[in-house]
Amino acid sequence: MMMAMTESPPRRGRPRSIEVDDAILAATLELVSEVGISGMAMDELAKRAGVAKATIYRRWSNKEALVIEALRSAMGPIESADTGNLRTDLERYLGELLGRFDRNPMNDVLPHLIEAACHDSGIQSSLDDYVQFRRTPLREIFERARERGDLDGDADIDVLIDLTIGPFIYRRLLTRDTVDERFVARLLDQILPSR
Amino acid sequence: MMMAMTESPPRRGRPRSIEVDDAILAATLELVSEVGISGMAMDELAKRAGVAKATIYRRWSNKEALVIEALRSAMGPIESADTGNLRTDLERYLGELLGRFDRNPMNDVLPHLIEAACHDSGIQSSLDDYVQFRRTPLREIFERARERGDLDGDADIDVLIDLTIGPFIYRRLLTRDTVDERFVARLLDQILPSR
Amino acid sequence: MMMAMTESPPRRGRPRSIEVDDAILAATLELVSEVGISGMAMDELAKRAGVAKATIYRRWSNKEALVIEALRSAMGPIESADTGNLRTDLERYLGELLGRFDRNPMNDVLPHLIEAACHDSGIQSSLDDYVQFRRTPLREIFERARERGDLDGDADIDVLIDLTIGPFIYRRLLTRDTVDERFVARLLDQILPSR
Amino acid sequence: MMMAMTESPPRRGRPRSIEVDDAILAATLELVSEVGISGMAMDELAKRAGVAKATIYRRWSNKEALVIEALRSAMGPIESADTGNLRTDLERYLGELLGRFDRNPMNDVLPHLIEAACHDSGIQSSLDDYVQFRRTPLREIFERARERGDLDGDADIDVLIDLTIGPFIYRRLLTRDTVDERFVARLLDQILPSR
DNA sequence: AGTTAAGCGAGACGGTACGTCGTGTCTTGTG
DNA sequence: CACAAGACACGACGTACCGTCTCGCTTAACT
Repeated sequence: MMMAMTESPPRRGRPRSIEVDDAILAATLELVSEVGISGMAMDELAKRAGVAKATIYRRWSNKEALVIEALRSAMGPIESADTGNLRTDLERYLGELLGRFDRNPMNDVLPHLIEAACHDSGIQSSLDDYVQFRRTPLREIFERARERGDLDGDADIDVLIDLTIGPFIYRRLLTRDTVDERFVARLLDQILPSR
Repeated sequence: MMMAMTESPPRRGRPRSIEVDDAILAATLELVSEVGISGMAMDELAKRAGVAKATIYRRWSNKEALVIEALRSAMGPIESADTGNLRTDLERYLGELLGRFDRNPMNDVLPHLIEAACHDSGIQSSLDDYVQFRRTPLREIFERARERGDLDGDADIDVLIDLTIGPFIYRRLLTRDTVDERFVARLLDQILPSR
Repeated sequence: MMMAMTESPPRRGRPRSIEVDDAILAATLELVSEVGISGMAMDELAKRAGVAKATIYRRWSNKEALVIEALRSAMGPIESADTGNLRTDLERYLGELLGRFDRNPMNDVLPHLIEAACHDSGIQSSLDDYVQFRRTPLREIFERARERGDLDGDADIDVLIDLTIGPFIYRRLLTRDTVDERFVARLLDQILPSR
Repeated sequence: MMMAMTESPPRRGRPRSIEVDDAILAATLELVSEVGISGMAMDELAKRAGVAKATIYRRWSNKEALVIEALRSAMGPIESADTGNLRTDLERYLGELLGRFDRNPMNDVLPHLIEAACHDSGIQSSLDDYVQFRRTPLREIFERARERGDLDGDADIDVLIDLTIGPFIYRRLLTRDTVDERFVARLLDQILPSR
């Protein structure tokens, strides 16, 4: 990684301003959380960010691409801490995920992105990345547990992950029931081997 | 004329045509499945249904309200057949649900509706209705199982339902992994007490 | 064609109500004077008149036909009183015309009718009737004056009429200058032979 | 750089395209003459002009405001040539006015504008401008004649103008009698002092 | 120091859909 | 049949948003 292998394209002319990037992403998160994605107008966004619309489109090819990056920028990776205990690991991970959801306007962002992904394969793959990005720590947790013997050798880890995340998504998007630590506990009670 | 439980509001003026309702709903389903919700233009819809735009807006206040009703009209209830066995009941119900998903353009409809529900409380409650409508048969299945003794008396039925539907939603909307009978089997293997 | 001068069409069923005619015409004049012709909606008119829209269209084939009749009903003929003096005759006639204009919402009715007449020959001929209807008394006045010798034998009566009415129309429709008795006097000073 | 009487407002953003203005005005005249004002649809106009509807509405607040400007753009000023003779001056001016009327789709434009002016004060004042714009040359002609002594010192010039234009308007809009050089001659025979 | 290429704010632009309104016709039930 | 009520087809309206474009200015890096 030494030497800056990220090739330096002969960079001529005025370089892009980083403050501008930040201002746009910040304004995006702000606006999305206020009015939802479809309620967010690019004109309004530009005004809020103190930026020209063309400046936005120079960086992102469209609204969804912008939103998805704003989202990812706001939601860093979640480490899968290894406490040596499957249930504790899951509690930590899900607790952290919960906090992210609560602090971010995920509610109506996800649905919009999902729909956008239907007709735009770029968004499609960004969303796929994001999804995998959330599954990976869980997979690590479950695999560690299997190695430890806390889980059967033939445990269906993919389905376990689905069972862990699925109800979260379902509640956030559809039932809008509370998703809190109490719910995490009830969920794990069902999924994990009783003893 | 006895009973007359549906009071007859003295009905003045030309009554709304039922054919028109049907034509609109049918055209909506057709169009949505072809081009998605956001790709469906109300002008085009009106033309397809052989109906004036004003006639549509006389019945539904906006696009989403229409789509959600079209959806519900297309998706009748799913009976929870009582086979006397929890796993079989669930297999039947989920198998049927699977078929509905496949035959209907649910994929990008749900996300759109979920987002629309964020700023429109009418759509909100319609969606809530729909969600409960899908939960009820599962609740019946689980309660029957509990009475039968196939499930612990203190089983957390709400969470069991979340565990049953959640992964479906998650896969359809986010991972886009296959959702078939094989998956149903793996899911049930995890959820249900081994024996 | 002899006898039965008002032919009686075999008249079956419920006869048309005269109150309805009156209510419609009255409401028309009221509305037109408030919001102008193009601002008058037939739905609103029906509501004001306490009448169904179909009832209006049963009597008049369209909005303009209705308006033109409302107008004519409001503006009876103007007699050309014979005072034995040309100037006095004209003063009387124009004074009366003035009063009619002031009491009626002629201002924006005429322009609308004129335009409507461009694409509807029925309105065209109704308007023609109305125009002639206003010219006739003037023609009588001028012809009497000619017989009396107050006007040259070869006086161009058509143009004299144009000169009498034209400025009225021009001022009402375009300049919106005041049109009062003072103006009538100045007009006649120019048109009539000084002595 | 001396003088610089037209201050340059620091001009930000992309300037409005003059070609667009021209295209819109041209298409407006074309369409109006084909189908009349009320027959002209803004969608069709936009298509003809090769322009977006929003671009039209950025310049004119509504249909009438556009039409009136199209009209003014099409009808340049008429110079009041000074031939040293009142009658000849008037003949020239009216002859020219006649030509303009014939070459332009004035017929149903004026009535529509007059009505529109009733509820829109912007159109009102535009129309006023236009009216004055047509009166000015006549005023000059009559004033020159008065200075020359061809007209009494106390001649009522305002009324003379009304007498000159009024019959034109009246004939075009209401009687639809021919308005040609012959008519101009008869008109002037009546208005002007015989010798 | 001057040149050059790109970034940038502002806002015009083409396109497309939206939801509303107005006209004149049609369809009920009631007199 | 007339009538009130109101649904209906048609078609125009003016607005909103998206993503692109053109201005004139600014900001570095390369001569």
